[in-house]
Amino acid sequence: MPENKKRRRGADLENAILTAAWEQLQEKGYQNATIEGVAAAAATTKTVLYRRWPDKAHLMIAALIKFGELPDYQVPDTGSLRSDLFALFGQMAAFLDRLNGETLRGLLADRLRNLELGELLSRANTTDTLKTFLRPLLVRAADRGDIPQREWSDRVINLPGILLLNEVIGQQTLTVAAQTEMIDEILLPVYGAK
Amino acid sequence: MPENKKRRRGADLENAILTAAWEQLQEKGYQNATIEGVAAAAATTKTVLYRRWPDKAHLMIAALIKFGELPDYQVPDTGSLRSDLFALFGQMAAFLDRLNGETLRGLLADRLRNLELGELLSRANTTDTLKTFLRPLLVRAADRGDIPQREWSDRVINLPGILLLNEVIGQQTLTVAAQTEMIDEILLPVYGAK
DNA sequence: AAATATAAGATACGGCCGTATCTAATTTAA
DNA sequence: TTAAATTAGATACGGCCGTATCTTATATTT
Repeated sequence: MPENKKRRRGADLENAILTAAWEQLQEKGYQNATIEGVAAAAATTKTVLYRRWPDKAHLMIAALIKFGELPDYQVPDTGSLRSDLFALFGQMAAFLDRLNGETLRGLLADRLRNLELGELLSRANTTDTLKTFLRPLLVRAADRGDIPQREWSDRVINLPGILLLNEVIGQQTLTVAAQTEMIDEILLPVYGAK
Repeated sequence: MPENKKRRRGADLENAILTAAWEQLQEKGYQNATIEGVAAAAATTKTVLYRRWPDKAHLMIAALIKFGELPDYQVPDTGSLRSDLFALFGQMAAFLDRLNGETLRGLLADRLRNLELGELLSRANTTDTLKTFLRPLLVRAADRGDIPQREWSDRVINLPGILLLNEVIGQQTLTVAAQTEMIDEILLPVYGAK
């Protein structure tokens, strides 16, 4: 048999690494996955990984983007702002469920350490994805007369994401009761629902 | 001169360590401070520290509690809910300012990793301290007729803390403009101010 | 096809973590 | 005052991080 001296390169190699990273993430969780472990699983070495990603967070986010089935929210139009928000939260909850909780915490922790990482994360993250289509949702509600029409500040647009994230981090879970409270006691009043 | 063979023990030693920890925290910041560094600065060894605190976060929080001049909020009574909230935010901002930002992020990151650490942190932390006296503040506002009287859920009570934390983490700072937005666009509507 | 450039793979390093083990100083109990 | 129990201090370990260096396979250029 021919001794295998083939070297993978470029995209080939990168795919193998990301696949390994994704597997490690599933098997061991974020905290226990190591760069060296991923390298070994991909039958290569650290050096190669560090040439591509600066640290675990970036590597794992890359894997997450490739294999994580990031949410592709359907902007709900259910007839009322309240039920739209419920639909939205439901979708976000489903996404976060798939994310193991531990992984989410690990990523956020690393995000806090670095801070620069923030933007990168946000692509995979609910918080900012959210706002691109929360605004139309509010516009619709205003057109319908559910709430007054006005300019919504970024802070107010991001509020659902903040609440959600806070909930998932603090508690391990996102119950319907919690969603209800967030919507009825906070979001609807803020958006000016009567 | 007598060769110093004295060994510090118990509280004595512990004070020396916490003092060193506090100094290291100031000098290097949370991330760059190391357990071994603190041990060296206190002229002892890791082993001794690990007997007392399970990790850097616990050690630093202990130092913080001892030397950090944790906030002793004066419940403000300025005549209106809005100005009370401003006074409150001002106090919290002052506290957070002293905390270097970097330290806060480091601690929160570690908190996310562990999670159990949460309660411990909360003693030093604004978020929960907050709620013990936000409630009376709201009651006063209700008595005054600023807002309707009702039962306020924990979630709603913690909201200022969440907003604040989020702001400090995401941005590096807490501007007056941000405070104003949080109060006028979120908190006052949530509490039902007309 | 040969020369050159690029990037993979192997290895080693210093830094810090958290743990384990051993010794000797200091307390406390007898 | 002596014996026993604590616990400080010293050292060493394996694990992982992130970096640097070197060699060698593969692409690219000429």
